Amino acid sequence: MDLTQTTFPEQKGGMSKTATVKRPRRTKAEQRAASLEQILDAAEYLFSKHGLDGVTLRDVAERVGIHTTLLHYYFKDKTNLFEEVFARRAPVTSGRRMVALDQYEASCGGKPTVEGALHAFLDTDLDLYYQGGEGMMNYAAFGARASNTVEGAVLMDLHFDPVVLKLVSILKRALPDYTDEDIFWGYHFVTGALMNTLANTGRIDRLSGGICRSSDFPAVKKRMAKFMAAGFLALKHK
Amino acid sequence: MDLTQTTFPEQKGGMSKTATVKRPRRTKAEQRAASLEQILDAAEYLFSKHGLDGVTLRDVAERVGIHTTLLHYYFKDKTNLFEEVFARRAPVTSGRRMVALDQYEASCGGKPTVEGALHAFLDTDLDLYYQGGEGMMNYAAFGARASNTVEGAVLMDLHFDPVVLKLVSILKRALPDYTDEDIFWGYHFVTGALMNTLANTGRIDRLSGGICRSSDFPAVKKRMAKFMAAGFLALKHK
DNA sequence: ATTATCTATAGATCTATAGATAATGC
DNA sequence: ATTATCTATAGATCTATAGATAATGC
Repeated sequence: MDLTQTTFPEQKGGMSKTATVKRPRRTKAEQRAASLEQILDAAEYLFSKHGLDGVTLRDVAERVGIHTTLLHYYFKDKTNLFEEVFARRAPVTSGRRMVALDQYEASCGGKPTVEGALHAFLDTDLDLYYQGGEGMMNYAAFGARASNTVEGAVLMDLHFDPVVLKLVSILKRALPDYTDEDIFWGYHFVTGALMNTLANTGRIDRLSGGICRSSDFPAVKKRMAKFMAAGFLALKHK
Repeated sequence: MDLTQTTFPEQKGGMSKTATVKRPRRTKAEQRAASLEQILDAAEYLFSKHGLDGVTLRDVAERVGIHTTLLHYYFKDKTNLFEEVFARRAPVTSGRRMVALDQYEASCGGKPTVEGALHAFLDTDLDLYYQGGEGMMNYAAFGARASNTVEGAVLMDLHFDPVVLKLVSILKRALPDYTDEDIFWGYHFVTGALMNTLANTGRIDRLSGGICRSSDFPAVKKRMAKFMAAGFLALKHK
């Protein structure tokens, strides 16, 4: 089966019958890229719903429409596939937030505020997921699910420590009389609330009787930076 | 094998050799209770580390020192075992917080505050886990891990909606001009931060270079209600 | 007489590898 | 000539059930 057929449907019926020279097929590099993308998409979706151990390689293969053994051709094993799903989009979210934090730092006239830093950090990410389509929403849930596990937390270290430490450094400048301990615990609260949002489980929908919706990231964005900034400020010691 | 032997070691060498009447063995009810407890303890530990699908019934049986098939005698299937682990301690945490909220309501002179309600809700729970020994800490991580999954969120609905709605009702009285939407989103942030704490993954330890420790619930207790209360107050509309 | 525990086992599934075939590359 | 994909299959596990044995109950 040629995976590119399903990936690029415009090729299906688009060729003129009178053409003497057939349109060239995908190069191997293109085929490889397309297959990898489809596999990662399917794995991302399934892992986000069921976790590493709740998904079999057969599940992934069936969703893509390939044989299970092809997964071993592209990935060492299931854990490696999971790590690659994590790694694929991590630079996107990390990079965008890093840029937003840099821009905020450059524009704040040397006087960063907690709320300003959190807007850059949080709003950027919430927008990315919400506006990035289904794949990004799946990645959000995938990462959130992983974040509450020990192995997932280690992947968080690997991919997100730089952005988070960048945020922390700005928070320290905004709160010069704070201890590092207070700032790290504050971040701990922020990321917990963020992960609970990204997990998108539907709980707040039912709890609130439909007033809130788990997938309503704009509603979270409207409140979160303000809420968390006030929390930080309340930790001030006498 | 008599499971009660390992559960109650005081019986092992405690009998006088001159006794003519042997000390009676455990009753069946006691044996059943002891076996159930050991199975639930082992399952709770393993599920907290690896999740529902990351644990096999053999893993649980081996940890207890029984045959896998005995698990089917006590539990319908693995999912049922998982649910029973969830259900065993849910009334403890729910009940204690309900009492704390009732007491706070009775003692606040009709003028509840957000911070007061959150202290009752959060501090009670953090104390319960931290002071409740290894089993309670395992349950905390077990529940937190479940909370970021769709199936786990449904169990949360089942067991914790009443306490949470009680908290929400007090918050509404403390914030009479707030919309329900703001209050529910505020709760959403609170529970995310709490779950991130209970998950106890070790991430904040590494991120902070050892300044904070994941298992330091007292440090969280010292900051959390104050932090979150200020967050709620910052959501006030003009 | 009833309940707790174990033995034996069926049937399904899962991961991973070896090696064949089909497509592109040059 | 190389790379992408598939066929065939080994070996290990896993869940669940039927039925036997051992312990308590009365």
